[in-house]
Amino acid sequence: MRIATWNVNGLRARLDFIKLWLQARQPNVVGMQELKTPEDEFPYDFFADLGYRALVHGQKSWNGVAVLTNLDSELRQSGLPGEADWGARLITADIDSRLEFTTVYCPNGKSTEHEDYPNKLTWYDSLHSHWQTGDHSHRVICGDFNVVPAPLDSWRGEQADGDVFHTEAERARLQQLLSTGLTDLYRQQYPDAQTFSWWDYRGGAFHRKQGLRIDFILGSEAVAGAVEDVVIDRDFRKKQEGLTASDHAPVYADLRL
DNA sequence: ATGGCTCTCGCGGAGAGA
Repeated sequence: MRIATWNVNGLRARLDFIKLWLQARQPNVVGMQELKTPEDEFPYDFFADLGYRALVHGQKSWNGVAVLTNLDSELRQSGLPGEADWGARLITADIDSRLEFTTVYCPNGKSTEHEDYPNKLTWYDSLHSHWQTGDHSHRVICGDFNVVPAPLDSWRGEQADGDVFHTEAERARLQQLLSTGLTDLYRQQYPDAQTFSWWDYRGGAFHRKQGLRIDFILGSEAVAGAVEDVVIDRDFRKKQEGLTASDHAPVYADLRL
């Protein structure tokens, strides 16, 4: 089974680009974030023509998450309980009774001084609390976590410590989630590699190798033990056939499931 | 030095992203 996460930065503006990627990589399950699309404008038919069913938690203008899959699927959860005011940021699906698949778009926080920052921490606490209610041996939570786990994951290394995305408080929240028995599948596979998943659109950041790794696939023990490989698909951060890429690369993992 | 791109909403330019 090939599973993936991708912050697409505007689904409707990215449709043709997403199609190229789906055809090139042929994933079985994709968690998408930042749809910026209301549910009633979601292009279900576009994905059906490509062989994918979409489970969608959308909203107008901002946020929004969805699961695409070409396997049997059932919606399990739409929205993080208690956090509806902070936007459409979580969706969970059962995939073929083999995998419970959750994708999230964690709040940004903007800066450590901004009022959104403490709310980001609170949102993470709610996510941790919600995650503990589950009882599933095979489960994944993937998405755009908006936290840089370690200096290795930032182009600025330790210089960035303390800035938003790089604070001890944010890293502690991510660790709290991991402590429920989750493994960062990319880091498990490549303990010392520096590969980013996001690059700023401005100033040639991609070509200057100025990025962050903030998009993860986290798996339970049974999933982490079933990993064949994990790829941060940076080719698809580049323009494809004249089409503009998202500022995030897709990340995918192949599982023996 | 200046938020230096890209998206949405909606028709001008502001807000958000990270």
